[in-house]
Amino acid sequence: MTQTQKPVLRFAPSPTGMLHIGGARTALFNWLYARHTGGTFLLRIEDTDRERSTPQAVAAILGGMRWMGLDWDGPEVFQAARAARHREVADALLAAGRAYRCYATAEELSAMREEQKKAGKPMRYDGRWRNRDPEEAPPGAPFAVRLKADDSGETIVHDLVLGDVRFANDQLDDMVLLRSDGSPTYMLAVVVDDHDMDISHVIRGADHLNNTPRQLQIISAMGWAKPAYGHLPLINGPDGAKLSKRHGALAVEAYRDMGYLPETMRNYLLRLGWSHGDDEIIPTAQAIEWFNLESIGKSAARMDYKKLDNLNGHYIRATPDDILAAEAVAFLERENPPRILSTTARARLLSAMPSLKERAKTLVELIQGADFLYTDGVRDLDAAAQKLLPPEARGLLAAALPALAATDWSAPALEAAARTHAEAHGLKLGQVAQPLRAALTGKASSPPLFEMLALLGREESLIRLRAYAD
RNA sequence: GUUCCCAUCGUCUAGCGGUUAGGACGCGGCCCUCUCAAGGCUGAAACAGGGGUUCAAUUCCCCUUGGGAGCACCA
Repeated sequence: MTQTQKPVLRFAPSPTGMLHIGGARTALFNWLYARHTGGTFLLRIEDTDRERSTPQAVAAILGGMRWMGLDWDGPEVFQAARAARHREVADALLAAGRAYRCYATAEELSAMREEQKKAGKPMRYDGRWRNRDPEEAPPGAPFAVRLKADDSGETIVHDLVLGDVRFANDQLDDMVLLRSDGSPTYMLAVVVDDHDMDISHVIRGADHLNNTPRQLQIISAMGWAKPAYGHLPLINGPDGAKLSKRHGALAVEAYRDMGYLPETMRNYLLRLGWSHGDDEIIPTAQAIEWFNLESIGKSAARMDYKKLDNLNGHYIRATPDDILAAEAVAFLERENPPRILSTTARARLLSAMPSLKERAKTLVELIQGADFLYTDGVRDLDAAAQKLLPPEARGLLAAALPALAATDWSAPALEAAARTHAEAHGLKLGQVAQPLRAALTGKASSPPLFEMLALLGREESLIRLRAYAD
């Protein structure tokens, strides 16, 4: 086949659900390899299952890809639109004697499987129409087209990540190419499309490994060139079991809503199954430079949210303040009902960002910890803050107020005043600072207190502090 | 059941015959400190089991065990 010098990769999800973490990683690896080699990355929507494919799912997949920052080259290909070409190939196979018509009915086939199962035999098509004279066909009856697969020898998959995997041909049955309604099956469609799209590398989930020898047989029946295959180990949930809705089989956009950054997701997913020595923090630009197929691991991995959090914290800290502030604002505006921030609130958020981002693992956490900056007035105390403001503490707070009020209300001056006041009364700074923090922010922990006092300004700060001083 | 894949700390992993088995997350301790983080130092923590091959196996081979995936006129 016309083997272009540059690799051509593809991501081929079926639009029957969201783009989840496993699909996202498959897409990422394909994308990275294409970008690393200067090749092409195509997107093909495998919607041959008309019953289960939905436009919503297509939109969700495209949206997920965009959010992940995985851009594809050229327009996306819809597989169902190519059905005529798939049928053409099936007809060619039929004409060449490499496929045949099978008149077995669905009931007949399920009865066959029942029997095989009962007899403890492997369940596969028994080839009942393989060598039968077409003359015997019930006239006008619907038929499926099956591949006349090799029934001896073996098919070897030279897998890029797993190495050579051998399958004995006598255990591969004659799969359906065209359903009795004339529609092509996935098995036929992938092969034809990969060929027509000039795909050089098929990098997909390991759940497809067992399909590969069958696809290889179609390819050889057509006399086409084989693409290189690489099967990625699957991702399991935190408990080692299959990914489920509960833990990880979430749409990638759910990760956005949980406050993770796309860069975090790319780095995390990359490290799930691929490594470069001891390196952990691998920004995308570096990943493109380093990515290779040889370093893909063979074993399945599990999701680890703790590590995801840690990585996200890293990338949050590495993100410029103005971008982060804009993200935070966008997040708040996406709330229901949307929270629209005043100019003052935005300015505060931006000024406090260096301190805020230092202590947030997710955007959600960042926003929650900053509410005292974008809402005004006396605070409601959370449980921990209440503990910091028993009557004695309120007395201390009241006693400290005049000293603070007398300063020029800058962070250094406020801190100096608080220290002097504490020393004069034989108190530690913390004993004075904690009640102040609780009254000012409503929380027991916050960015540096004196910075926050300065940021909120004298008037707003005193309103909050006086409310808990007596 | 059957076919195929996988197997190093709890988790993600480095290792590609000879290492005090390394790193990261998480966990414990210490330092820093107005809180929480961040940061620094530090501790505990792994080669699933059994046979081979070899002067030497975490590393190569086989078996067992344990996980996982496929076995549709789904993709």
